[in-house]
Amino acid sequence: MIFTTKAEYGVRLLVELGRQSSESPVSLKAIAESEGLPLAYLERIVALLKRADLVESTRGAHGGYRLARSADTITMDEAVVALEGSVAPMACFVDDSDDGRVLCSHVEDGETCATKFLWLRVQGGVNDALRRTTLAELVDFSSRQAVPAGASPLGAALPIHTAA
Amino acid sequence: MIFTTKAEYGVRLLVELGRQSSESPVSLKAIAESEGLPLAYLERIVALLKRADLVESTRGAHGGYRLARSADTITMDEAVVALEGSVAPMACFVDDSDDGRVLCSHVEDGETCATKFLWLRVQGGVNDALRRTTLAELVDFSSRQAVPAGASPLGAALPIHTAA
DNA sequence: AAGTTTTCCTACCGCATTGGTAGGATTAGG
DNA sequence: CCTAATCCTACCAATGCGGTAGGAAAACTT
Repeated sequence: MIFTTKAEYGVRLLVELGRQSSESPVSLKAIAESEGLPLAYLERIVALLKRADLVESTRGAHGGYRLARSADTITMDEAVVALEGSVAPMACFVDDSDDGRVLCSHVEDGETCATKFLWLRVQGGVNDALRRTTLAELVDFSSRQAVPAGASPLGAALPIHTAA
Repeated sequence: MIFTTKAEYGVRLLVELGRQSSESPVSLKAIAESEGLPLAYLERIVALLKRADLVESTRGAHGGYRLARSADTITMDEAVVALEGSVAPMACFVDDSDDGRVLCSHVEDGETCATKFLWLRVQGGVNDALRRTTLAELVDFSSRQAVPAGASPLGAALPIHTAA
């Protein structure tokens, strides 16, 4: 159960675009160099973000990318779905209702097996965490890191472990 | 972001062992046939569960597997770790502190980048969901499914999608 | 009219992992 | 002994992932 680096790069890309959210677009080359990421790969990743309307592009010289909306209206839920496909803890969770055929043995006439019960719960946890995190929050966090005045911003961000 | 079917089979195996939690062990062959799962593959999976001390085995004829502890002391957190390795949303989260070298660019002198901030949050959500689900609960749920009296036990488990 | 900078698109490659099989050891019961 | 079971290892095909290569097409610059 792991996130791909595709998702990592994608989020870093979004954060970087969010930081320099002036009107002028930012070229991938600039981001690739400043972050030390492979440009060609980033191109393919940003294509996913564009397809999901999270990012706009301007072609040609002095072109580049910028956020399609303001950072506080972009949830990480959207970002991860755009980058990795649907956040489904099992392959059969992906919607194949057009087919009508149930590919897995989890569902039998509307019933739910114990495994699916668990997976749904996990999926809920993931989606919840992703949906309540906006890009604006990440951009903000990223900026605060440069100035280490705010002692431990992780404390507020992770009240999950402490609860249990 | 997906669970492997290895994890699915493993959990189904545990549930099945939990249901027939008499003293007599259950053979994999019996489970494989009743669940329609490939026996040879199950053998490899149950080995993971045994290595994690979730399951005990008796060899020879009339042998088989049984839970090493009572089902209400086994959390899905343990099960998934045993089956899939550590639940880490990024490859670099796995503990390689013995090496000393930081394999990813997320950590720089104790600082945390925005990406890791997000991943930690997600990981918290997953771990939380897994840790608060015991095998006993799944076994119980699985038994209740046979008798569809309890209308929708999922309602409590999935208040997430409806919110948005 | 070049030439340059960018986005865009597609194909390819090596590698790791996954789901699954095969074949055989070892242990215990009948 | 034979059989039923756990164990163990090697192997296989398929998939996906991270990454590269080689261009087009679009827009700005000179």
